[in-house]
Amino acid sequence: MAAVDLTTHPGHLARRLQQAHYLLWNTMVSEEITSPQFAVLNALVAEPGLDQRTAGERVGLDRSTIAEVISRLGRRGLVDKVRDPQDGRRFLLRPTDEGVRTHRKLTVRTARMNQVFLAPLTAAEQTVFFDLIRRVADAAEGLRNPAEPLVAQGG
Amino acid sequence: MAAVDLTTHPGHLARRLQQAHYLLWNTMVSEEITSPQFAVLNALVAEPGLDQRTAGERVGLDRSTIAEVISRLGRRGLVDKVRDPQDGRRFLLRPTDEGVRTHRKLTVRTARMNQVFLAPLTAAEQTVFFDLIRRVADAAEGLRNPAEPLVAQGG
DNA sequence: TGGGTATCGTCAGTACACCAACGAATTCGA
DNA sequence: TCGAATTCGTTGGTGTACTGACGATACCCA
Repeated sequence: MAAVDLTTHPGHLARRLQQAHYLLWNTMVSEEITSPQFAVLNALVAEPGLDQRTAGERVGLDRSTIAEVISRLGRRGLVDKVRDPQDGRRFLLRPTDEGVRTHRKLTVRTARMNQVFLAPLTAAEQTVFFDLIRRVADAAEGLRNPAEPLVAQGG
Repeated sequence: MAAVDLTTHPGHLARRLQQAHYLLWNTMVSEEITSPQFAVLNALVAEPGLDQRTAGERVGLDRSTIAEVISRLGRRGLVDKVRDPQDGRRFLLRPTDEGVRTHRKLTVRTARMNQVFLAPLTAAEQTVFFDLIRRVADAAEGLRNPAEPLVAQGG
């Protein structure tokens, strides 16, 4: 009888939210390209020539995961990957023509899906929704990434 | 230049939120037991004797995933699994004594973690946060689970 | 200029999370 | 009562997502 109510647990809610989104994406956007793949493609359309690590940072994926996503995008012919002649450790990534076309097509569908997904909320609530989630996620990421210790007093 | 701003995409935010939660869970709650495992354990403490499918429904996991989670909980000796003598298709699940103890311990830590996780929000904002996410997730799950078609007119 | 350090990408291991297909058990219907 | 349809759990396949360890490359500095 000591069980807790999971509907007040942000982690559980986040998981359910993500799964619900996954299902809707699959039916309304694409069964081939996943949401993380689209995010990476989007980052490369915005900034062609990113290396893997930076691309991962842009969308919030670690080095291992971005490598797998890039590999799948490459397999589909949506992204090109070439060694950086200036720095042999890096791979430079850029979308292919096909990748740009796919990105354009999915952008339209994603916008439609987001409308359906957020339909339960008023426009004002949607703004709050984004703001609250972003603040919580940013703060939690900040706990992991000490970024600027500023004064870094105490210990 | 046709790239979109992902900070207004609920799917992307949901993923980031979940990852941020995952990291905090790992450092503040447990490196052994994951958040989904705790959710399942919690469901079994609340309702001992659930079968796998129903347990999965309680926490929002499909049959394949709940099977793996149960297998890990069983391997750790936290959950017992016996065939239902009334219905040979089912396995009845209940937490072991060790499982109950672990659940109790993690409940305390989880509460602490949630406080840290939600610290960027005021108490009022936290309420809104839960409400908005729950409404969006419920609605999206409803799209997949026609549950009660009621009148089901049109097509 | 050579060696220590840092960075990039990869690989192995673990854990969700979905779908589709399958066998076993049960239930429903003719 | 016997066969069809349903339900439960498993299996195989794909795709995130993290950690830790590793080799290759680059950088920094004595």
